[in-house]
Amino acid sequence: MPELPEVETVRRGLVPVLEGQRLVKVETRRPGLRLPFPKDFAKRLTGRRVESLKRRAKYLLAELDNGETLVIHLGMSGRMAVEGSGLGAHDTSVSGKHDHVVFETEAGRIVFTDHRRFGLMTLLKTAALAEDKLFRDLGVEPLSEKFDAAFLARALKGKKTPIKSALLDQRIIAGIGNIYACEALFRARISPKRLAGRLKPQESAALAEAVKTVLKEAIKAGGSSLRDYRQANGDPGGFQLRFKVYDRAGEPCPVCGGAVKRIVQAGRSSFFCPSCQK
DNA sequence: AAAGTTGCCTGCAAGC
DNA sequence: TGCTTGCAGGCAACTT
Repeated sequence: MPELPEVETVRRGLVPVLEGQRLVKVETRRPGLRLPFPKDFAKRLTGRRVESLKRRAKYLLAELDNGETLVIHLGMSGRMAVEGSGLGAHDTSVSGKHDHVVFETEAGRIVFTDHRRFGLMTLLKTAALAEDKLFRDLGVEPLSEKFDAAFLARALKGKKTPIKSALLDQRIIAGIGNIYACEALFRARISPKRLAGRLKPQESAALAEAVKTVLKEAIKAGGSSLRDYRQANGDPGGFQLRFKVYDRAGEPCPVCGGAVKRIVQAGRSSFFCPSCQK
């Protein structure tokens, strides 16, 4: 699913069709996604101008001209695709059966598709966004200046949870998901099983660096090629960025050639190289 | 059959 | 002891 780099890539692709544009038509084709849409959802959006399209963690935020913000989360399989941009070529769900919301501006049409329907769309008062339960507990943006070695060391101090789980904890760092947690740990040569509070200063520094690097690389590549992921223009994401360990159980570690191992932590797969990552 | 997410619920353990 | 907190694990939402 879209983690931070994928959501950021989608955001950039949507800017030309949304930012500064008026929503001339909004259509919902079912009562909601994971949660029901708010009351009069489509009606409240119609006619509004999108002042800006931002991102916080894995959420897209379309700030409207009436003091409200349209909040979109892609869940596991959500896509926001600009129509007529070559989507068909790569589309695996041609039927349109899972096209749940359609946005139309003068600049184009955007279709929200989500076959697993784990996504979320809602409208919130812009001024109260930070206090809303969706956002109030979110941690630091990993690509911001606030996130560095010192921050990470402080945040992990005393934590007895495995470092892999700590990376997935959105209250600490917001936007990392299962894939980039695995990849960052590999780059920092740290085992996912290590207890978060036991990292040495130089290790948490290396990890902070690895998180930034892997996220930036993934954004540069236009997101990763996940099964259901598509950029706003329908492209399947950067082939440039090959995962080093994620989903590669049994394959050779790109550094030492040993077998990549898969374990389950907190119900999620972790992939790592037992000889490189200590 | 497993999946990229989030949140809720349970049960257990530690701390005060 | 009992209350609170934190954490781990399981599950649910749904489709391919």
